[in-house]
Amino acid sequence: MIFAALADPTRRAILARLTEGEATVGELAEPFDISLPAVSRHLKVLEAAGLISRTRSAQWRSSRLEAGPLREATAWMEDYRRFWDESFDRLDAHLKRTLARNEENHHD
Amino acid sequence: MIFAALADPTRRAILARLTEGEATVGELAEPFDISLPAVSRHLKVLEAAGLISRTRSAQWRSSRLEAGPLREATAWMEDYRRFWDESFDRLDAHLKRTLARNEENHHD
DNA sequence: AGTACATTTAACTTATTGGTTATTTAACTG
DNA sequence: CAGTTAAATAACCAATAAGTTAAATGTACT
Repeated sequence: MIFAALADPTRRAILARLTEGEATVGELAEPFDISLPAVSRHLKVLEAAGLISRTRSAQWRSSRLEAGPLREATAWMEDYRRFWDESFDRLDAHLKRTLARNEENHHD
Repeated sequence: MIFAALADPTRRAILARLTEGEATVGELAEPFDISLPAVSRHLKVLEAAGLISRTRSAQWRSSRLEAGPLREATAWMEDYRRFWDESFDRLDAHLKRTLARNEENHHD
């Protein structure tokens, strides 16, 4: 559920905005060129994923970032860390070989 | 793109399987109750996201885990770490309060 | 050359997603 | 209480995703 919530760029932008503090739906919608209901539904998705919580006060609903699911997501990715180090090593080796070959060829 | 690729549970299971080493499409498909073409397309999505690379040899295509994009994804999430600590603190405080209240009520 | 095998591509179906506008809900305000 | 404001919901539409079966591709085997 969390990855699906993060898959949309508008939702990621909303999360980024919320790092600066709570905001109302209207405020969150402002930078985007989409309708308010569209934003409202993005917020619903984020809330369902546990990435935001909302409080109502008068006619404003304030959204607040809840990063817990991100912690879980990184925990899941941790299992792959050893592989990305390895991938990097392989990439690194590859780049070095390529570079060396270039040096040989047109040794200017 | 990476988050969308990770959003599907079948694809995450495929990645998990690949931590045990390279595998052919048939081998990857085996644990799932879906058709081979379906698996083939999941692999295409993973490849497009840079999460696997593939080598052809005879009639088998072997898939290998490429964890680089996961590194980038965690890097992106790093920006939110301060918030999840904070969320945790808040959750923790909440749990402690709740626990204390329970202790009071039915102090068994 | 002909067949078998592993995989991909094509064509199609169904469900989900992300957007729209119009309507409804809820709370404040004069 | 009527009107305004903020947001959510409803009803709808187009695009995408995930699955299917059937056909095509590419390589190996005899």
